[in-house]
Amino acid sequence: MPDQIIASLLHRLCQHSALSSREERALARLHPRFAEVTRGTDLVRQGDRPDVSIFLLRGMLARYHTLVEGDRQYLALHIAGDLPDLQSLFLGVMDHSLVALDAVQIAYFQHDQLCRLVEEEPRVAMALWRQTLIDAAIFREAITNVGLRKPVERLAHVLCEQFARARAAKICEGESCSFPLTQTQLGQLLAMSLVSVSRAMARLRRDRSVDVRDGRLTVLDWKKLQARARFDPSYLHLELRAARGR
Amino acid sequence: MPDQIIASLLHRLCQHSALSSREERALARLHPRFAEVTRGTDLVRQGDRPDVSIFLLRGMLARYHTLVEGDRQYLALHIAGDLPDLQSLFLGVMDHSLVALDAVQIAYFQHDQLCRLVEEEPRVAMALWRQTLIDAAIFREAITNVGLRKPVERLAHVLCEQFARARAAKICEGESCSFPLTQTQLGQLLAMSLVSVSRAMARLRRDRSVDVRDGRLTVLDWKKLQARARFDPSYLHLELRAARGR
DNA sequence: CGGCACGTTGAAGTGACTCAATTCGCGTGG
DNA sequence: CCACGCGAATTGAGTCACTTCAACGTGCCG
Repeated sequence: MPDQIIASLLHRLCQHSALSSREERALARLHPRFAEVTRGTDLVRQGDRPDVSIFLLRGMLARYHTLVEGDRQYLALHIAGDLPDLQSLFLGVMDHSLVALDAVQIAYFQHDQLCRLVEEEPRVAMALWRQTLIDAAIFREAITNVGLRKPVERLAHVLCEQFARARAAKICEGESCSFPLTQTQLGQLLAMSLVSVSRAMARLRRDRSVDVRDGRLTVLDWKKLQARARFDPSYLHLELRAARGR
Repeated sequence: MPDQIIASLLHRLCQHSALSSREERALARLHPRFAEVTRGTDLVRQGDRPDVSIFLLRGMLARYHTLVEGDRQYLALHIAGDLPDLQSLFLGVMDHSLVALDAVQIAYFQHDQLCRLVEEEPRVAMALWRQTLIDAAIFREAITNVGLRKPVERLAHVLCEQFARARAAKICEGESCSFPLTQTQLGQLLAMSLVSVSRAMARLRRDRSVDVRDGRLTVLDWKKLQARARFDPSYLHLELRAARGR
């Protein structure tokens, strides 16, 4: 199992960063711990000081902020291959929480091991760093999404983003991928009410561009969906994967 | 002048990360290029592939997205000591632009020099990485700000954030700091109309919690402002500075 | 003096929100 | 077996906060 985990991580990092066999071996010296958690479980909470970082093997996680009043804002969605709280390696205190959106499988990497790794293997450090930079680019796009786009466009945009990322992660099945969010959660991600989400969704369905049901997202007409969202995937920096680093 | 620049950079990094004299010397081997640019100048544009990263010495910069329709969304503000496009070191293509909000002084660091530096000096790499992670935390808070908070609260929140950061950067004068944004720009930062900004500002002024005029922000009653914004500075990760890294 | 950028204020319009009722599917338990 | 409760989604109706539109004031600069 640990070998499997390391192989997945290596695969992910190699999509954008070139790593030598020396660095592969260094990765293989890590000792991840495997775990499964159920839908709705908080993996880390705002205010925690984790001593591990999570590598998501299967399922979907979300980061979120909670205000004192209890309102929730989802910040990002994470799929297999992501490292959703890698930043906790260098930022002691969690400024947000991490929750499982369905049944997930994860691996824990000890911070002290990661720290040693990045100190000894600069190329690995650069690969992990790059990963967090892509996360940041996605955060930026989220600001624009809630700030500038209208409800239907906004919904279409996240759906585009998720599908594009799922495809890059090779976890699509044909034209569909897992998407376990309820409309309430979607509302808290997109800063719109449940009712608006429902109507926007109906609109996209009626246009026959996309369908979301039973926890799956199915793209009916990618061109149409992309046009509706004005989705430009460059911020996902997937081209790095093709180019294999700089 | 270059020495001055390196000293500033070192100072900033040392606020959250411990660096030895060896690493100091490595930093000193960099050859920054100095430049001044006027208000409104774009330093980098969406789509560019910069081969330098910017260190902001004086003044204020902003990152922004532009949609095809031309609408603009400001993503982040940057003050002296920030490295507003450090991510371009590892993400080839810029997914956003960078503009000067007033007359600014900057230093350019060549990517190839930075690359060599982070490859040879892991502690420096970690310090720079941490810097980008703090930026990401600020992006996350921006999502919540536009997504969840009401206009007055939202405005109060950015003002709190900017003042707190200015104070940490030691560029306050008493209870005031530079804040050169027009209300139109504030609107594009906060995803609200110019009119709403004006009214929200009037409200805060009337409450005697803060005043913004002539490009300066003056805090009249920090407690009141902070309460209004429900501002919790932990996401700025300033405590790292006190603790000097992990 | 005129033009322009910026900010303020009033008034009108509207899009998204809240509230509410209904349906559907699912699991539990009488 | 069916009744019931619950979570989720849909749909209609009314309200309201923020937007847009517009007029005006102010300060600055050519």
